[in-house]
Amino acid sequence: MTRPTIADVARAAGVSRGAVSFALNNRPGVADATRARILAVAAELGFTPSHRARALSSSRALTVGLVIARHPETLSADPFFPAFIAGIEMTLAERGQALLLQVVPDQQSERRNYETLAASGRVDGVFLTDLRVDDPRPDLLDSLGLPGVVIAPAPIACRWPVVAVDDRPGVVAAVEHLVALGHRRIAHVAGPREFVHSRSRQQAWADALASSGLAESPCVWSDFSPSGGARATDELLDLPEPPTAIVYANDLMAIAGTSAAQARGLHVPDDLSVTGFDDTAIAGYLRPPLTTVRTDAVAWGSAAAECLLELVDGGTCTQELLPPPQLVLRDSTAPPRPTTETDHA
Amino acid sequence: MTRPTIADVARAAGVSRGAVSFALNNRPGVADATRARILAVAAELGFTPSHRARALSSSRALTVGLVIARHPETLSADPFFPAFIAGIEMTLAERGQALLLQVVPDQQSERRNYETLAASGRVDGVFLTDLRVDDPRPDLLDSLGLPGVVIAPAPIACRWPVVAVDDRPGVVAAVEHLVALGHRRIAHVAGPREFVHSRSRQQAWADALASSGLAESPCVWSDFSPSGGARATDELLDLPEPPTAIVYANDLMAIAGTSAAQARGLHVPDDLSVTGFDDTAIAGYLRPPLTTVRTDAVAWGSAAAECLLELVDGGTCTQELLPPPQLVLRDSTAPPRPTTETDHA
DNA sequence: GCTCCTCACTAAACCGGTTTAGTCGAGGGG
DNA sequence: CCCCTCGACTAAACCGGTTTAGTGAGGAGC
Repeated sequence: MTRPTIADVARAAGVSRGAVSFALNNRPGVADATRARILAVAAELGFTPSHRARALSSSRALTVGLVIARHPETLSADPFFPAFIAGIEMTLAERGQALLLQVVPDQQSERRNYETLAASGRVDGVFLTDLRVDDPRPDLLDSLGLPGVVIAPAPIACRWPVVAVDDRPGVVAAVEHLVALGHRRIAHVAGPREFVHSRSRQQAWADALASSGLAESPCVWSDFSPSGGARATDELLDLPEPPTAIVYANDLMAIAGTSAAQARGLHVPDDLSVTGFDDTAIAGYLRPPLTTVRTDAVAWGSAAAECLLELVDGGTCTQELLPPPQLVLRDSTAPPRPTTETDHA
Repeated sequence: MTRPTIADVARAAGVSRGAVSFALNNRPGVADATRARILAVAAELGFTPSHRARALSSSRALTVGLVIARHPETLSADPFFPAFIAGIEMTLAERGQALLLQVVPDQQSERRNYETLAASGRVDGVFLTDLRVDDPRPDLLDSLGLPGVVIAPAPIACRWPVVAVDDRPGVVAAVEHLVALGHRRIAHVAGPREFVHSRSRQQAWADALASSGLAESPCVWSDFSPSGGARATDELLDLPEPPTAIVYANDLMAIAGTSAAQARGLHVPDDLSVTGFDDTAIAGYLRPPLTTVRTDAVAWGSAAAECLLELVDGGTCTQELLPPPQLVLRDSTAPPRPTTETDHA
């Protein structure tokens, strides 16, 4: 009971294999009546073209790749990738394309993954996520002749198309919200320095402070993990002049930081206001519910896939900027407690 | 600058294409000296076999599939899949196989996904996760002739190999821990009734209560989501005789439930003990740190992949039972407050 | 010296589509 | 009436591997 091939359809319809191929792919050169008959026969036989054969003969993999370089543990807690992948899928599924996923524990082995994907022709193109400062991958793809789409936190100059969500307005909104509440010392707990999106958020925080006319506040570079967030928070609260508010680069660190502050007997938000980034599913169900920045990773994935398919087809998708993330106000932010010593301007 | 094909290698080595194929695949019929020469030439030319051609000629996709039927939102918060996928990858990568991932929003469209995967020959086999009661998929795979490996919470009778982690001991340990602390009314907030793993955990909770000689305690069927967990908790705490401890079927509901209890002015763990399931990354960084059950999804994915590859190769991987999950004691559990009215035995 | 066998290797079929070159018949123009 | 064009369709090459049938050389056996 083997699957019917195009030859079976051709025989049953009384035409050649080529004619069937033309008919199925909506190409000219087949009379309408014949086309209808071929389609009917194909449907009747339950014919589905062999993906393998089509990939070989058309010299396309009909597949795109996503290589994630993360430890399983940190990957597991990250809300971005599942949503991003779901978005990618929404677009791919419509076009009969599929997503090939690879997870590598570190950046060392990453390079070989891309090389193998390219050399064996398993994919027609790839997504470049977690873009790093001086990332070698754009150049690598270039030398491999493998099309890529860069996922970045802001429009940047790059040889490859960039699909960006500018996360800066979200961070700026968080800082401005805190400033409006009366905060003067607004610290930042950032992600790893190597990631472009860590830098982007950190820069947005610094810029927002500056444009509010506030002095520089402390910033701790951390690692997006709960333990890192807790450590960074302790570090900030141990300062001689601790901040009254902390803007975290993601929810996970914000949640752990909140707990760290509470463990010291501080009340959030009265003694310390905190904001996150991501709007994780639990963010609204914590004590206190977390004020954070919501990103639409699904739409991002969908747009990125759209762009990559366009690129793979030889089109030109150069740059795309999606709507900025939104600040979600909840209860982890409040006016600072009145200080005993008043600041003298 | 097109990639070298097997013909290029054959020409450069002065042999036929067949000889190159034999040499590269370590098959007998090639003299050692010739084999060495062919390998050297292949390496020098930077030859990598075309995955497309190999897939077509060997009638194997060299790819396995994972179809996830979940809304992007609930998927995003779930710690299981990223870790599970990372585990799958660890095994697949060693064998030159790859993972094809599909995300569908609901179970309706799920069926067609499997049919298309099978008919187009994109994958050699699939993983069956989120097994449901009376799940139609094992039969579906059978009729499609597509090998599958079932991921289940306990060894079950099934036409396909089952790779199981029995989560019951973890739940039982949680209940016994609470009983040992002195709790008598230990409620359960379960996942959706349709999932086998929801039922399994619910059953384990009920069994553990029974074997501790405790009366039946209330159980609320929920949906694994934070909002569902909060609702279920409110429902339980509104009972005339509310529980002093709640065993949740996952961390997400436990976290939201904790907040819901705290919002009523209850102290966790003094007024209410809670336990989770999963040991999410943030579990240890909450107030209070969450007592939960830790599962090793990475190892699970790795074992499942091992089994599926074996099955695809025509081997027989029948049943595999991985080590049970472990209870992780933190601070969300404590002895119940002494009641005003003493229970009279 | 002959057959027989084994080993190393080649030639060619094959997987199942796509695509190009080429054939055939009908219709139009001169 | 012939030539030309054009649309519809066929035959065959092609993608790049794997695999099978077949070939020739060399050694063993008698």
